[in-house]
Amino acid sequence: MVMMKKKPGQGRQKIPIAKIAKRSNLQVTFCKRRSGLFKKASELCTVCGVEIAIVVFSPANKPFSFGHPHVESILDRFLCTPKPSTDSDFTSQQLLVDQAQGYMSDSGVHELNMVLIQTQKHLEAEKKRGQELDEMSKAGQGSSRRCWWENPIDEMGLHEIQILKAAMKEVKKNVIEQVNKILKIQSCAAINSQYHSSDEW
Amino acid sequence: MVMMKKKPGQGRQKIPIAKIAKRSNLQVTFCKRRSGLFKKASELCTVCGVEIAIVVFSPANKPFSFGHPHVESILDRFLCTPKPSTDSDFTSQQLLVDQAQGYMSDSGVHELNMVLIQTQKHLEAEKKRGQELDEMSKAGQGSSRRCWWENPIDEMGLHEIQILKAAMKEVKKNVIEQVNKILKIQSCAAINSQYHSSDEW
DNA sequence: TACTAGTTATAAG
DNA sequence: TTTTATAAATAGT
Repeated sequence: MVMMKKKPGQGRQKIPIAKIAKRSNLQVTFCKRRSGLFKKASELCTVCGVEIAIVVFSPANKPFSFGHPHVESILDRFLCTPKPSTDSDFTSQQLLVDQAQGYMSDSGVHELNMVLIQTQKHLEAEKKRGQELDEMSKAGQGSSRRCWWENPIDEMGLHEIQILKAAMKEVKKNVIEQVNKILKIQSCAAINSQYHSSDEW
Repeated sequence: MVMMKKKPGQGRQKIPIAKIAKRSNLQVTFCKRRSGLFKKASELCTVCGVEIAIVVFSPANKPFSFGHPHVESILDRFLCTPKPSTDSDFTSQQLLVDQAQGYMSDSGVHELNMVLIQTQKHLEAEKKRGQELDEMSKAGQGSSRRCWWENPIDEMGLHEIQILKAAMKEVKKNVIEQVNKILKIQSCAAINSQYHSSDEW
């Protein structure tokens, strides 16, 4: 049975799976969907008794994470796991293909087109990433481990140096926090003095 | 208004958020919910333009992962990100408390009890983890992914100091990666590319 | 934040 | 795997 037109009442409206333009909408949608995602993860953990870690970088680049029992332990385990034969990896591209197949079997061209657009965006991102990697290795010499930031500091712009300095201060602060934390845990009586940050580096 | 009893037809039934006992059910539920979770993540990625990585260890301990654009890059970034003020971490415990509050406001004691049981399990796990950490500190050696600074500096010999130096270089690299990311975001150059939709998929 | 109504996920079969 | 019918997530207010 075919409906003439859907009356856009005040309930939930279908939205295309494409980047939201309005910043205000994006913010609220991000919050809702992120908490929804974490809840789903939490349920999966308890219902199936499995371990899950999720890391999300918000539109403002702020990190959010979920982990059961702990993000770090799961990431460690995952990063230490030999990948080749045991891991099943899903990229968003692959999922998009799956979605496309779903659309193809029961829908019109509109959604299909959305998927196409998304796929193109992904290709774009991939290409950009590739170029960046190329430039980075070109800037270095020989070994791919050599990157532009290993060049003499005078080749960096002033702006970069300022950012770098601020960032390193931040990292140093965290390092020192870690050191203090560990010292505390070990409660080595001999080492009571804490390390303090200064502007040395 | 109170319903006498819901007739359990053949549609979706409500299930308690507790570990599924039947192995066959657990397997199928895990598959369904895992793909549901990944789909949600995929949508969040495209709708909000964010980066997400998910790691799941199945009931059979097989690793599954989802990542946009790449699991590894996101995990690296996350692990290198200074946590204190910028990170928002959600543990399953916290979410369970939220769920408990939800249950309290509209449900019977059964679900509440489930939440209680889960909470107790978590407490148990926490306790165990605490003990393990204590032993690790005592033994002086933990997992291979422990951070380099988690060693008391006064116990380092020349060799260790050399390693420390190398490690600090590594940290510097990570810092600059962060800087690079920031710069990237700021400049956000558009890239024009051609696509051949017929060949891509 | 809370509500509503149309959408999506999913437990069982 | 595919099909229900119902539960749950969520877009817009």
